[in-house]
Amino acid sequence: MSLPHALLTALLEEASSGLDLARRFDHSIGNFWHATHQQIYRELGRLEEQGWVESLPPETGRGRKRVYRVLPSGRAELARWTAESQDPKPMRDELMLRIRAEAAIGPAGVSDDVRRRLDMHRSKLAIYRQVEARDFPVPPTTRDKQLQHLILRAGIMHEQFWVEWSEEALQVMAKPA
Amino acid sequence: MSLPHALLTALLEEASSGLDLARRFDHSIGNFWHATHQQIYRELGRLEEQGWVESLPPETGRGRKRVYRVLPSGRAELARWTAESQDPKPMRDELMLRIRAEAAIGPAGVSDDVRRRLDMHRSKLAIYRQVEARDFPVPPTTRDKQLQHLILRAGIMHEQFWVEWSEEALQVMAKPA
DNA sequence: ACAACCATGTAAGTAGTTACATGATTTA
DNA sequence: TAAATCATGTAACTACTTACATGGTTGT
Repeated sequence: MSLPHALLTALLEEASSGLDLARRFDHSIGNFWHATHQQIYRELGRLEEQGWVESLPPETGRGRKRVYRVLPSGRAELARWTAESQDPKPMRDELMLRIRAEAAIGPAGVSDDVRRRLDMHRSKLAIYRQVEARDFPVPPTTRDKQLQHLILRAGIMHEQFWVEWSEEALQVMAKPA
Repeated sequence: MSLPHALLTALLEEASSGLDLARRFDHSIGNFWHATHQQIYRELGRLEEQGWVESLPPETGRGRKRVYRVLPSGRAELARWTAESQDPKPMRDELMLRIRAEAAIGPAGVSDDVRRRLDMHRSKLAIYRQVEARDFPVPPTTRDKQLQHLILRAGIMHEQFWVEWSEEALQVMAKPA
């Protein structure tokens, strides 16, 4: 159950409406926790039922902006959840399944897709590096900036890993047909 | 929709019962696609309905072993799916959320968990390297061995990535309290 | 007034998880 | 013959996805 706590964090950083949150989940937060606006609206409703957030303005039906703000009990719940230890989930990647399938049934054109993915990982890596150069030109000194940098570092190293693996894979797969 | 195709591949490699498959999903396949026995039994039923696999023996109720085998149409479906191109899913990791939460609300003991994870990633890396030394002492020459090696390489590089990141993270987080 | 967009929502379906149930076979 | 374990399954639930609906605001 991570999405509610992702939302609490985002709302602590800045009180927002559902659509604002959806937009933030499309870039920064969404780089390591994706969510659609449907999920977000539903979850905001639950957070409000729980008494962890309040929504300020209209109450008057649809189409009007509702800004949510975290209440003290929500902050406490977030602290509780953050301190819980959790095991890392094993890698889960369809591409590995497809390669194993190709090993079983013979050539199926997976290497074309590896090439495509290599390009995608390279672009994302370039973007992350730009962000790093812009936001962290020198090593940050405050705790929260250091932590934000760590998260970005994970993204960078993740993309590097896939770029390296894809290059290795292409060398193997791109043998003379 | 990956699990059915993971099962087709596993059954092509070797005709198996549900429990055999569950056991294989606990080590080799499960390293990149986890599944419980409940999922597997349900999915085997669907594969049989579709006419992609057949189950051989008993038909006589519960508690008896049913061995499944892939039919030609199942093999064709697997080939079709394998050739489909698919985008990589972005990283999704609760730990990043918890670090971001800690940046927002102050120290919550996440670094203890990073240390724990570092140990886990190191052990898994050691295991993968043993498997590599055992199964691929020299670069494989047949296509399917090469592909199997590539999958293992992804696992190794994935664990390396997390080990490196965790070490970096601990250096930052383990500052004097 | 109409189009385009902003904002919130409903409905239906799929995938995965957790807890439990039950029949068959082995072994002490 | 009772306990342990093998093997298959049911039921209920949660998270996520996809498609669509509807009201409000802004610009021409």
